[in-house]
Amino acid sequence: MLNYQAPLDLAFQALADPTRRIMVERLSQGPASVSELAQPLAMTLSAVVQHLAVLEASGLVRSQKVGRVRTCRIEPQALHSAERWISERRASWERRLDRLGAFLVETEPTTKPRRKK
Amino acid sequence: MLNYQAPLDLAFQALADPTRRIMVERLSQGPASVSELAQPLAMTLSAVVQHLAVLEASGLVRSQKVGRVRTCRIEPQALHSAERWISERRASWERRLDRLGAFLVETEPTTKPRRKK
DNA sequence: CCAATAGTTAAGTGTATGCTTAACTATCAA
DNA sequence: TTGATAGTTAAGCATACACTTAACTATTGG
Repeated sequence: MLNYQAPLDLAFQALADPTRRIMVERLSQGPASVSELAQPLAMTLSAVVQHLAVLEASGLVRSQKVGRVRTCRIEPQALHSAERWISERRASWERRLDRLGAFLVETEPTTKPRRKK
Repeated sequence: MLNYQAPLDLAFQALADPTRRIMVERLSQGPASVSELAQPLAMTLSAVVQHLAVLEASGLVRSQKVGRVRTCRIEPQALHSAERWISERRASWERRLDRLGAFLVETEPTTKPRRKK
């Protein structure tokens, strides 16, 4: 196992957990406190704080504490990096399919292969 | 921990590992055999086969065996699902920022807040 | 047939992850 | 000042993950 944690590892790792995706989903509607994030989740506040730490380490979420409440918000840039990695791979593959398609059309212009006599 | 593995869990989990991202990257250039996938990786073939199993379980990769070689290819649909989940959250957040911006402009048309006398 | 190639499978190992409980700190409100 | 609120931190535990080695099966070229 590689031990260096590239930004993308952290982002995808963070998104792999359903609880954390729920938290991100909530935050995409607007900022929230830790307790608000915890409210729909069937686990202790402590566990939620730990999930939040993972999200912050990944750069997907940022937070600041004012008085005794910590307000969390989404960091769209990190989301964007992950999104871009995927879309680039997909685009690369789809370009390849296009070239392949073009090649086939060029090689064999008829829809059905002609029967050899 | 939830135990039911939704498709997105599997996809993001699969992408969280740098080795598997290298494999996906390779496959985005075109199909490859297991050995070809293993070639740039500093680990045993056995480990690569296990990574491949994760990728297949996630739906990101599909493979078929002909003779003794297994040919792997990318499954763009699964990539697309992960991509869409991210882009939807990001879009939701960005729409919110836009509305907020519009609200602020509407409320306070001047660039600088006017000093109260 | 036989050796090399390509991959598979099982078992074991160390580390990481997702929780819990419990004890604690800081802020706010009456 | 005191009690409730909001969050933090440490320790412990069970399970999951990323490997390894080793023994194995199937295919193919000579």
